Amino acid sequence: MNDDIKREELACEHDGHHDAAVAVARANMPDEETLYELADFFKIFGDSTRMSILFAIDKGPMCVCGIAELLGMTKSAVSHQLKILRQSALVTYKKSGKNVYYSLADDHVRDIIEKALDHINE
Amino acid sequence: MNDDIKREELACEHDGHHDAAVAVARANMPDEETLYELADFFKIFGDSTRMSILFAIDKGPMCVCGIAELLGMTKSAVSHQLKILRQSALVTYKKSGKNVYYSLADDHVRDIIEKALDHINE
DNA sequence: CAAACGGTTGAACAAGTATTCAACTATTAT
DNA sequence: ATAATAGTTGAATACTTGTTCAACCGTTTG
Repeated sequence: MNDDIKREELACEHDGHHDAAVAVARANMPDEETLYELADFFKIFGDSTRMSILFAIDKGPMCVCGIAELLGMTKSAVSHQLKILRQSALVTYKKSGKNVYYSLADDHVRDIIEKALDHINE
Repeated sequence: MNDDIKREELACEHDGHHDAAVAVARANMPDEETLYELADFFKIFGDSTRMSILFAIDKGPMCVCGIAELLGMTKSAVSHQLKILRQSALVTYKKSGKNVYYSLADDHVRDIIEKALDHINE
């Protein structure tokens, strides 16, 4: 039966009486939705363009073309990434005439990047 | 000239006297290498499988087949992701007989995930 | 109003990546 | 030694995703 093959693939010999480790780990697992939300959240930071944008607006609001100039990218490319940052509520924006000024949504973003910097610098 | 086209794409009208914002932002930008390191670091967390693995070994060491059973995945798939986690120094491992037990490398990982959870739960 | 600029958007393309599959190593048990 | 199990690995495939390109909207200026 196909199911047998699958079990063989998935499990190991000591399946069932897998010491307490698996049970403990299972009890500690967040629900699947939380797992996906976490991964999706980190995914946002996992791109150097978006990371650059976050630093660009760290010290104050910047318009799209300002960011584009700073990063040496097209407005289109920047706008696409800003859309993702907007949808994740990591940035806010304010229209002013022809320009749209983007800012960091809150200090949470700074905290997380800070922690990551700590890790990178040992 | 091609350069003209590129400038037009990249810059905006008030190029050059772009108020102080761009200058300030530029001074605040980390070097490119740091930017890539940061993005690469977050990229590791940006996958639900790897995130699951990190939670699986959060409460104690687990062998590959234990993780595979817990997550309902093949050992191969888990092993591939563990390799990435190993290369990023987020996990450590210890061989014992036929098994290889993986653990979180340090509390730094827990800190960062904790912060992310805070953000997700508003 | 028309032209120009800042910005956004969808489709297409290119590049990256996670899972599967099959083959392989190493350790343990028969 | 042989068989079986835990784990790793490389190649292939399928999926995701970032950038480009072209067209578009809204605001401002001539």
